[in-house]
Amino acid sequence: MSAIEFRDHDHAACMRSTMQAAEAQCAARGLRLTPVRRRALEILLSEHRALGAYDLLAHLSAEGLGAQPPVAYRALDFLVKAGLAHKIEALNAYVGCVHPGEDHAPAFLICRGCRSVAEAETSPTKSRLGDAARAAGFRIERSVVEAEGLCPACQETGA
Amino acid sequence: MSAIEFRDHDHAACMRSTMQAAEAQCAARGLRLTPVRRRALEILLSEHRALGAYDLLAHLSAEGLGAQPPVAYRALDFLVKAGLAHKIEALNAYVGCVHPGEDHAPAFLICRGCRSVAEAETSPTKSRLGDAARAAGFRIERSVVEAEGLCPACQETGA
DNA sequence: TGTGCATTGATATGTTATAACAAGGATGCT
DNA sequence: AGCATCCTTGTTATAACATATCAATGCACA
Ligand SMILES: [Zn+2]
Ligand SMILES: [Zn+2]
Ligand SMILES: [Zn+2]
Ligand SMILES: [Zn+2]
Repeated sequence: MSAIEFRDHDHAACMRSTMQAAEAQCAARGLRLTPVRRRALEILLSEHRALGAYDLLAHLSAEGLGAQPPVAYRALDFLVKAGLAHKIEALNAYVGCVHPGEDHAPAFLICRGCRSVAEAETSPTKSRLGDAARAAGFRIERSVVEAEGLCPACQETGA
Repeated sequence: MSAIEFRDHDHAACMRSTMQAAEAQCAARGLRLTPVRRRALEILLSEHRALGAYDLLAHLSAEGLGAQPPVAYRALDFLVKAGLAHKIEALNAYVGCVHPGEDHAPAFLICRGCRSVAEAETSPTKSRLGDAARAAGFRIERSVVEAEGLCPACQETGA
């Protein structure tokens, strides 16, 4: 059941169902998935990889959807706030969420070989860091959990 | 015993002992803690706060230790690789390590009010993310664990 | 139909980080 | 001491990531 991102799968179906879930989310919450935003999400989802804002912008501008940085950043802002995409802090890059809507505290496995990203779950309060926070009287609002390394495919090729 | 960074403490002594440990580390491992690097570490340690590379550069250049970005980035590179400082990915900023030498996988509590940072321990392999990695055949090389929120002091003032 | 608000277009700028190459200085060997 | 080597620093330039600002457009709802 885990880390579909690193496994062979019917990605066309994967994308279709994710986009459907995203649209459902937006409809349910009164958010407007405009053409630029929709296309940005599709681009982010087209591979399970992290994409820089300017990479996204290049795709968008090639399709006539805007050529200036704010176009990309605004779309990314919307998607991240809506929970349809995530920012990978360790890469300053962005990835489409594979299960939008489900309210989740994501954790990521990031391959340094191919930049593929798999999304897992984390539970900030139950972790060791959560214990430290409680002991220190620190109130956690957001957590970043990212692991860099090599995915199965890149372990074989790169060793 | 935990999160000295958020508590009142004799910080002068705190710094002295940390710098001593850092020097011992460098001596033991044949690393050269040159004047720029030493001063950079002192600056990072002077408060338990994350400092941007350009903030550090401003301090250094005010003291005549170099005025161009590479000066700061090279010092930071050295300190991070030597385990004497850590990068806070969520802030693109850097913080001095409070227990240099001890080989550790750090996790951070980051106050969004005052940018204070407390260092805790994490155990990548034993976490839920570690389970996900094993299940996916992913080999973790480095982990980023950061929690943003409010420290005790900022909870009182800011609410 | 008009008012307000979210979205987009466009220009400019701010912030973070690295490439590339020349010069200086420590270390170790003969 | 002379020399080679390697690490470190100086300097210029540029790349990569991100936001401020203001004008224009379009949709939503009274
Ligand atoms: Zn897929
Ligand atoms: Zn997600
Ligand atoms: Zn201290
Ligand atoms: Zn604080």
